[in-house]
Amino acid sequence: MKIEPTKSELEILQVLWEKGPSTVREVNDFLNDQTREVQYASTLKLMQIMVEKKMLSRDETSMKHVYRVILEEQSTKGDLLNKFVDSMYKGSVSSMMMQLLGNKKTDEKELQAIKEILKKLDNE
Amino acid sequence: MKIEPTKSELEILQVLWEKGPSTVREVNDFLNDQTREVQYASTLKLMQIMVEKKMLSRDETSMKHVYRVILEEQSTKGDLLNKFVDSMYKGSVSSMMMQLLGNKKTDEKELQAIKEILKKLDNE
DNA sequence: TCCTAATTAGGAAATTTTTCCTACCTTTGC
DNA sequence: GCAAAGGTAGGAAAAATTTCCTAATTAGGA
Repeated sequence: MKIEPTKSELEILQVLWEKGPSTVREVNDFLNDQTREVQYASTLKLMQIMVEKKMLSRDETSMKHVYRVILEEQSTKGDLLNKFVDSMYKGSVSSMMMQLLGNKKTDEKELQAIKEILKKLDNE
Repeated sequence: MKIEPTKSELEILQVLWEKGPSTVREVNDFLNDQTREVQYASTLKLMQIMVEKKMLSRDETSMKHVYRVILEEQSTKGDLLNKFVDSMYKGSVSSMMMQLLGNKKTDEKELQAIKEILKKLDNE
């Protein structure tokens, strides 16, 4: 069971995960608004392909088809994340953390949140 | 200054980062050994392209050209990581951590290492 | 009803990425 | 010196991804 959404497919998944089941029009508007310029027909086509690939399902009851994600958000993101850590940091999460924190881009609030997470883990 | 190595380019970068300056033969052998089967000519071509793109430099002194990475490992991986966090977790590192730790694939040793890192950050 | 606007479907084409055939050099061993 | 082995270069082709034109269909309003 392998999932490898392409870059564009991932953009669409993100929209659907965030906004829930939507029409092509809604997804396309969102992309143009938040992400990048893209033609309606392109978004449509891509979403049709994604249905074929079983990434999305489609409700054709009304003329405006409503698409929804089949791939579950958590597990899909988790898979992609694991793949990323494996290929970039040989699977070492702590190396990745080093990188992130060294990058100084991570702000104080984030650090606190992370510590909370770790603390919570300890109490289990 | 944008860097977006493709998937295959990234494979080669990883090899060169790990093994240091190498010939095509060395890189190709490594890939076939550790990663996947790939023809010599394919690796060669890709590395030539990467030179054109200024990702690699090449020492042509001897017949066996020696390639080395121009892209610095830390900053390049850092950029890719930031891009990943941004697109997948809206830039929230703590969300990503939640994901990782929830996945409970992360072992105890890793957790300890992460805590060490955080502790060290506090003392600065 | 009839015209207009919105939508889907089906290609086709453009781009990007990847693969590798083949010709030609250079080195090495006999 | 010459053949064999191992390199590089160039181009073509295959594969994967992305884009979008256009025809057909449907819904809605005048």
